[in-house]
Amino acid sequence: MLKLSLSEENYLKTIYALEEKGEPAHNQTIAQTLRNTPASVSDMLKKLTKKGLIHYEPYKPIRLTSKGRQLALSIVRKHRLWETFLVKCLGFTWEEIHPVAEQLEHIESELLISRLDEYLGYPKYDPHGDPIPSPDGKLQPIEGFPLSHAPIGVELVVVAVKNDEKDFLSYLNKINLSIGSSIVIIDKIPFDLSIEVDINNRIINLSHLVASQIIVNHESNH
Amino acid sequence: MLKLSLSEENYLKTIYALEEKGEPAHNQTIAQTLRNTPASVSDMLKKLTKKGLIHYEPYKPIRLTSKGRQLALSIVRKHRLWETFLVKCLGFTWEEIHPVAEQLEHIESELLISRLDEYLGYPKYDPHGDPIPSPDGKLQPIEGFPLSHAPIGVELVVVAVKNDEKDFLSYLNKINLSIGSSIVIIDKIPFDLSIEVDINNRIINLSHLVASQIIVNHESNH
DNA sequence: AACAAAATTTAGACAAAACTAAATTTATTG
DNA sequence: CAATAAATTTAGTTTTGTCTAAATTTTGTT
Repeated sequence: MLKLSLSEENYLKTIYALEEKGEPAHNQTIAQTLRNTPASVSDMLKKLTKKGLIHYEPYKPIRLTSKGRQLALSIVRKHRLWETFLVKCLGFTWEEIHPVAEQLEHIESELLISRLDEYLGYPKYDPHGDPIPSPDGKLQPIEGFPLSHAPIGVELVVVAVKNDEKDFLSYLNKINLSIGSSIVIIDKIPFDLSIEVDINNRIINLSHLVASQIIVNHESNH
Repeated sequence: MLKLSLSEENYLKTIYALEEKGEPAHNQTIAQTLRNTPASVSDMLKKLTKKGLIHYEPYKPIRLTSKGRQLALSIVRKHRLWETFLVKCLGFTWEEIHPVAEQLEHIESELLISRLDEYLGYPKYDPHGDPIPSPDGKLQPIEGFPLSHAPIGVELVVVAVKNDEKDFLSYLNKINLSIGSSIVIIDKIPFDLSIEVDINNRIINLSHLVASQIIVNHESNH
C-alpha cells in the first residue's frame, strides 16, 4: 500500500476531519487547521491530486477519493486506538491524549495496530466516544443526539463529546462529566438557551454552546 | 531540553551504540550503520559538534559530550521500554520488535514514557537483556559473561543476547533459547571452538560465533 | 455587468538532509 | 620517506515541505 509522508498523512487526516464535521474542505480551511499558509496548501493539494488521493478543482470543496479516504481512515483508526490505550492503560486524561496520539498515529506497522486492537479488547469507540474504524475502514456510527436537543426530565447517558479542545475537555472534567455519565435536564432557560442539569446529584447550568457538543442517548438504548 | 530532529537522534543513538560496543565511532562506521554516505555523515557531524553534542576532530574517534550522552540515553530508554511493552503486552517476538521500536523511540512525551515505565512495573532490563536507562540516565549493568567462556557442566542462565539481527534472533527462537533459559555446557570442541549444550534437555551444538553473543550467569547469582 | 474583496496560485527562496564526484588530508607501507 | 591507499571534506545538486510577495482567478455586491 502507498507509503505517505508525515505531511501527506496530516493533510489527508485534516481533509477527512472536515468532511466528517460536514464543513466543506477548502484551501483556507485546511491552511488554518494545519497552521500553514495557503500557498503551501496549494502545493500539497496538487501533489495529493497527482497521487489520486483527492478530487480537486480550485474554489470547489476538496473531496477524498476512495483511496484517499481509505488511507485517512487508517490514520484515524490508529489515532483512536492509541487514544484508547493512553486512557485505558496509561491513565491519561482527556486533555493529555491529543498531542501524543498525534505522534503515535504515524507509526507504521500493521502488526502493531492489530495487536494493540486485540490488547484493548477490540474497542468500538475511543475515549471521546468517536467510533474507531475497523481494519477495512468501517465505522460504527454514534447513536445519540446533542444534549441541547434532549427533553426535560429524562435520564440520559453521555455517549460522546464533539470537541477536543483542551479548554472544553478540562471544563467537562471540572464538572465531573465523562463518557457514561448520567444526566437529567431539570430546566431549559429560553433567554440564552442554557440548560439546568443534574450530574451526579449536582445541579449546574450548561451554556448552549457546551450542551450542543455533548452527545447523549436514552439509557435504555444501551 | 534541546529538541532534536529525527536524523540527529539517529546519529546520536548510533554513536552511543558504537561507544557501548567498544567500537571507536568513525565517520565510516556511522555511515555504514545508518546506510548513509560518508559525505552526509560529515555534514551531520559538523552540525552535532556545533550543537555541543559530540567531540569531533577528523580522523579521531567521535565521542559524545555529556549533553550528547544524556540525550542518547533518553532515546535508548524509550527504545528499550517500548521493546519491553511490545513483548510483554502485545506478544511480539524478538525478531519483530526492532523496526517498530525504532519508530516509537522518537515519540516525544515525558509523560508517556514515565507512565509506560510505571505500567510495565519499572523494568530494569529489556527483552534482549539490555539495561533500561533510568530517567536520569543511569544503567544497571548486566551481570554475566559470554557462554563461549563458561565452564563445562555448570547450570547457567541466559541473561542477555548481544546481537539483535533478525537472523540471529530467529535462530535462537528455533532452538528454543530465550532470556531466562537454563543451559549446561556438555562439551567443548577445540577444533572450531563450538560447544555442545543442553537446552531444555535437548543437546545441540552451538558455534563459537553464536556462543559468544549469548550472555549467561550462574543461576545462583540471580 | 463591473468591480472590489476574497481565495487561490505562481514564482522565487530557504532549510534540512540526503546524494555524487572531485579534492584533500591522513595513514600505511614498501 | 615517498607514494599509494584509505578516510574525510568540499562543492554542487536534489527532494520535500515550507515561506513571502506578487499575480491571478473567482465570488459577491451593488
